[in-house]
Amino acid sequence: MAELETRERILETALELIWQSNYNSVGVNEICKQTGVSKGAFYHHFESKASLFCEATRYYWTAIKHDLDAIFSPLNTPIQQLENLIAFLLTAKLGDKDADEIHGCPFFTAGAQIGIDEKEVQIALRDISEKAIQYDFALVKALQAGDYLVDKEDPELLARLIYQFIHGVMSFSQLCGDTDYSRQDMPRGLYRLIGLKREFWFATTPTWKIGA
Amino acid sequence: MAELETRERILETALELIWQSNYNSVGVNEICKQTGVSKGAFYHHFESKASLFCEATRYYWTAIKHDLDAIFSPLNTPIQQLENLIAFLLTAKLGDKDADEIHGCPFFTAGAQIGIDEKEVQIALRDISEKAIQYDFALVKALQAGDYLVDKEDPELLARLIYQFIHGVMSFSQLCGDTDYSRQDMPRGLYRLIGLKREFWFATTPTWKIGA
DNA sequence: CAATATACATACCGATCGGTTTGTATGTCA
DNA sequence: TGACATACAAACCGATCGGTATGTATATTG
Repeated sequence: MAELETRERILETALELIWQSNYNSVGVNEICKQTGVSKGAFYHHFESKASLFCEATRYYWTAIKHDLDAIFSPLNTPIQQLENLIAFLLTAKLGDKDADEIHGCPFFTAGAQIGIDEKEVQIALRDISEKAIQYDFALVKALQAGDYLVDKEDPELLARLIYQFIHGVMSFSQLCGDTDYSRQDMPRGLYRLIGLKREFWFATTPTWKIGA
Repeated sequence: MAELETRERILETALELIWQSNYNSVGVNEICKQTGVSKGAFYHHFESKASLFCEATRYYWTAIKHDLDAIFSPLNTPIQQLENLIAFLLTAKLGDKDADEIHGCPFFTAGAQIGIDEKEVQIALRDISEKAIQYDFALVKALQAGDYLVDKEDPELLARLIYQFIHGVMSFSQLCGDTDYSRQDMPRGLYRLIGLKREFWFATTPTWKIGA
């Protein structure tokens, strides 16, 4: 049981450190030091840094999937789902804390921070991106079915646009260190991209809360 | 004169290498080897790797500014300016070559690849981002003045949205290694974000060409 | 022509990288 | 109680990192 705990502690520390800066600039030593374990422990649980990150993304996906399923619960109206998504994006950090700095959802930030090298890492990120886009896809179809949108654009296209826009806003906020823009730009950009009818803009209060 | 040439060759090589992968994973040694100069030459011209990158961004900005001024020339209609921008984003590499891989505009990719460390690099990127957004801002105002848009959204907001969206698309295409999506998503996303009236979608052929 | 500055090349530095090896404390099981 | 596996800790490895120290060939200047 101590095994599992150490392993998960390493995974969480690694994720936190990596998407605060990036994959290349965070060393195994730092991960170990922050976690409070030795290098022997690290390589007892993971066979390489790359495979650690791959497992970490999968680990994070399982953690976040609960949030996503709650956000996009069929009990919520499509509009509520959208509002939930926005609230999630603007507040989601890693479990802890209360305030300022967005370091964002790793799906959206890490992808941009990875170099071309380390193929298996790139693949892991692509996989997780595709899964995330699936959620956007379902949301768009629901919005279309509910007649919330001003036009009938290809939902696959819209799902990609949503993902890419979110990705851009997240990266921008990290670059600028300013979250005020994000809080303003994220919802407005999404509404415009999706083509949400004006009467639904900021229509509801989110049903989703952190860690609920 | 040999001085200037060597210096510029290092700048160009560095930019190319860095935004093909990222700042942290490209070493000074590799930059030197690719440029075909020694490390002595490198540190004769630049006092550090970080300051090299800062100068490289400024260098690239002066190079790209000509393109941007041509793209947004007052001789072009606002629609032509927009189409030019899209053509530019989809074709711009670094001077050379003919085909496939987007490695994108460094303003949009490098920002995401930089870690939190190396403050001066971050500042250089932020500066260049702000300049780029100014062009978007002017474009939006021209489009509004010409009654090309379906609504009168805050032009500053739209300028940021444009920049962030472009940033996201560029990063996404790098992550996926697929440019087909970008070619489709870039214009459609921009049209929707901006709120361009439908009759102007894909209205003109760009007046801008690479290196013109 | 001597003196000096420029523009590099070569060799090297300590620090840090991802990863390995070895040792050991603590189980678990026969 | 002895045998073996698990879960680490500590020390160490070659490679590579950004950066420096030193040497030299060439151009410029007095």
